Amino acid sequence: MTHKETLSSRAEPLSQCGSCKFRPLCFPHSTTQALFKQMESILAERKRFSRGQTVFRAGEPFTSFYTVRTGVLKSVITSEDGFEQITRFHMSGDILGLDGLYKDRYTLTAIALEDCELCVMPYDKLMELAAKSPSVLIGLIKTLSNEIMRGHETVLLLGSMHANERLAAFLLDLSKRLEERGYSRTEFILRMTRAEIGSFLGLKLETVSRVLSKFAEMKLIEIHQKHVHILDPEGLHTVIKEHHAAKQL
Amino acid sequence: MTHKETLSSRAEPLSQCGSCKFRPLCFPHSTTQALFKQMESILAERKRFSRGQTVFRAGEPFTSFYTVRTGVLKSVITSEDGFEQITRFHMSGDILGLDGLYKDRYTLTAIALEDCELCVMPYDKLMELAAKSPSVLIGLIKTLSNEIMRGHETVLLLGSMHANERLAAFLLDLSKRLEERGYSRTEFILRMTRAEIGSFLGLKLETVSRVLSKFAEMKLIEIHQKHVHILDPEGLHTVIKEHHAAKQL
DNA sequence: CGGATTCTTGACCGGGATCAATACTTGTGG
DNA sequence: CCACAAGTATTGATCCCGGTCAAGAATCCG
Repeated sequence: MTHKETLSSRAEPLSQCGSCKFRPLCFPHSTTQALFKQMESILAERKRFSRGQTVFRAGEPFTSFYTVRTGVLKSVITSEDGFEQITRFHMSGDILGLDGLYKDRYTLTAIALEDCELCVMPYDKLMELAAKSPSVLIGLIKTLSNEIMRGHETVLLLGSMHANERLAAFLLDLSKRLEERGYSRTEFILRMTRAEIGSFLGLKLETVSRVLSKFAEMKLIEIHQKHVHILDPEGLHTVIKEHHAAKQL
Repeated sequence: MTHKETLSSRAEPLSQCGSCKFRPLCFPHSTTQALFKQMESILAERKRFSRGQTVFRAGEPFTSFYTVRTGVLKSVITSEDGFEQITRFHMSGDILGLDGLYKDRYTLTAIALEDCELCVMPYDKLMELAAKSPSVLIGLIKTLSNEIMRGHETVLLLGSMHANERLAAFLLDLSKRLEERGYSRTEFILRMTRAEIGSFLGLKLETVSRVLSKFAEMKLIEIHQKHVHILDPEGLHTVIKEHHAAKQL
């Protein structure tokens, strides 16, 4: 019995990144077969988190990156005085914990919004591998650089857009990311509450609700609770551009 | 004459990072002597930029990082529809161009706010060196991770703070960074206009001006044009905390 | 099924944007 | 070196978007 369990838990780590449909998202810059094999070997284990569970907490020692296999999560930043804000929603293929490198401690808290499965990528193992094949490091560097870019986009959103523009951008971004992952880009379920959307967009939950209702009136979307149907993506794009254009003058 | 020029331009590259007082800011994670020597050798040249000049433009091929020796610069993001926002002000020791790695193109535009001197750090040379000493890559990775963290702070600022809190945070951040660089933390010159501060903070220039005047009335600061004198740093901290605390309820 | 959470909608208010007029600075050419 | 133009800053008056407070409806979940 014990023997069997040991075997199966050993078998697990040698997992199937090769058949993982999120592989190109996990390692977009690791192109060679040999490298895949190596990466596979360091993905020690998978972990399941149920709704509301914390993957890691800000301040905890940084040990691993996590890549999302299934489910949606949020990253939360907490200011000195205890105020919380969501900085990002994560879905399959996203890598969590990139912020932990600098201080060897996580600076964000990652929480599952629904039942999730994550791959654990221990940092020390990754560095061992990196010592042998520098392309692993290059891949990591590109991933970090990408994260910096995404941050800039968020800054632009929060710094220059009004409530309806923010929500239009949010819906379109969500739509795009779902499509990239093989889901419908027009119909989907929101995994987060209005309050969480508001936290991410720098708005109050009432405003989120109101704007979504307005979009529904305008026939841009249909929305019932968490079920979203995007009727007019072009219209949503227009919402963003119109007002920005007005600002140019 | 030509000979002499060649000599001097060759001598220049072997520059004095060793005596550069911003060394610990440039390479905070490169601790060994040997490594400094190597880093020194790849800092090919210095470039001067006068006020308003562009260091690199979004979309241009990424070739080099730039580290600031003297002067202040801004990084600007441009949305698809041409709207511009400042994402960061840079001063001595800061590294520019970190966003360029992912797509091998700069995604921001860097512009000098006053006459500046920058060190050019060619990416290919850095990678050659990195192949030999992995600690260079580690240093780069930590720098990237740090940039991600700073981005999160900006997101928190834009997503959760009101005008007066933003300006208090802005002044305190500036004060801190100047002190780290050996300047006075209470008296300094703003190198950017009100409009630029507003762009960075997601506010209009009139609001920036009004809040600064209010701070002066409250005896938190003295301000005449671009000359700032911080009278009550604690008071500025209180401005931030008070309102955040109110939000908690 | 019942309590808790989440969502919607309304009424009101206030912070920051907008529009506008004036003052101050900086730089440039006569 | 002064004068004028262009850029920058201050301040006031007004408006509107989004926050706040509140009540009720829908949904989730044990």
